[in-house]
Amino acid sequence: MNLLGDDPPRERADAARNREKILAAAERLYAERGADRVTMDDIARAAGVGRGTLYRRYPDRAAIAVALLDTHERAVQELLLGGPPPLGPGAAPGDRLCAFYGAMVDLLDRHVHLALGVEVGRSRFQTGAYGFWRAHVRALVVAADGPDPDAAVDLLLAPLAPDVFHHQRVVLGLGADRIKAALAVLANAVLGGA
Amino acid sequence: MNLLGDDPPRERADAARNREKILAAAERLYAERGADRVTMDDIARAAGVGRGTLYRRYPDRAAIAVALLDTHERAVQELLLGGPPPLGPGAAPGDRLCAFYGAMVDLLDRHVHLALGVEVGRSRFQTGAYGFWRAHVRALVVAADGPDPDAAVDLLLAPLAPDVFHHQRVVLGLGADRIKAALAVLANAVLGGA
DNA sequence: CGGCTAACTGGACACCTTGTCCACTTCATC
DNA sequence: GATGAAGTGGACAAGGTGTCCAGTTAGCCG
Repeated sequence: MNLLGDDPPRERADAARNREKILAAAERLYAERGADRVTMDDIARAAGVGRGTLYRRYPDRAAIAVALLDTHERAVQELLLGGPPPLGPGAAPGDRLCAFYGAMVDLLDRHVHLALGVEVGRSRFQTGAYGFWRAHVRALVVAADGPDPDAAVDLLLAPLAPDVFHHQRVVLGLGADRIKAALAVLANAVLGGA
Repeated sequence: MNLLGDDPPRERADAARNREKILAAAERLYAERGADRVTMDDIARAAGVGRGTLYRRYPDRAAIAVALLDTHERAVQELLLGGPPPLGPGAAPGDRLCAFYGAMVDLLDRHVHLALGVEVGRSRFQTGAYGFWRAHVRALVVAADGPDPDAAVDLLLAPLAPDVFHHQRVVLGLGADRIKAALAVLANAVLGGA
């Protein structure tokens, strides 16, 4: 969403420097306290910039969290498109969904703070990343000849909602492995033998 | 949560009258605008009471939405416990989960505004209602000999998250029937032949 | 190198919402 | 109808958001 390369006016040096400072400060604050314990003012002060500078680039806290997650999500997205099976192309749909679930649990496990931060303003469905996951899983459902992919895909993505993961992992204290295993059962049940 | 019957000091007449006015006004406002377009002040003014009166009974907006949903949810809960199969006891786990999904979609379809309103303060996992759905679905998983019910149950409940439903129903424009059908496929895949 | 323009910066500002507090009122009981 | 407790309502302070604009700085061009 920010590396499209079609921006003739190059980013100014001071602006780039500040963007780095902002993202670094935000990542630190999000990790230290919870997602909703961080205000725009906190980030601005920690980054050593004014509030106006913050709002120029990021309309709200969610945008900052999205930008931070972007990097990590992109890595997974590339593996989905061109990595080795079963995450990448070449395996059965059920196995690929299973691998996708596993990768997403790993991602969530490392960045729950950020993922929860995305959900402050309005839900995750509007982010570009969700669109990507949606297209991927939809293709898997189609490949497995599952019924009504358009309705099924959001249901299959629902268990990966950050708040669900947070509840299982932190509140209930389940291990990442147990969550992965349970998701694997789900994946195989829906796309495995269908 | 409010009908426990162990309150020796009976509710005073004026308090009861105001509770009615508050709930009526809140339900109307939640329906008119979205869940997050309603402030405590709006409710107080619409109900013709002061802010202090509101906060005496309900610590935040979420509490009001919970109280409103409570009535409707209780009806479903009673059907789950003692109604005719497949919603009530006596049918196969897969069929019961399927019926449960259907009933929940109907509930959400009528009261999305309230369901979304519950999610403002902090997530739905802490409400008593979620505990009930959780216990119910967990029992179904156990009855079907599914693996690791404690991990599976929240995954099976995730597709019923109000924001997921809202996205499917309102944003994507899917019919309730399609959502029910997709959930039925899910239910049968996981608990059907297991 | 010096000036020009547009982008960038930062903090003051006004607005809105929340939640608390307390003097006053109303109810239920005796 | 007097009394005490529960209930009421609005003023208040605190905190966060997003906007705005005067001043600054980077990149470019003559």
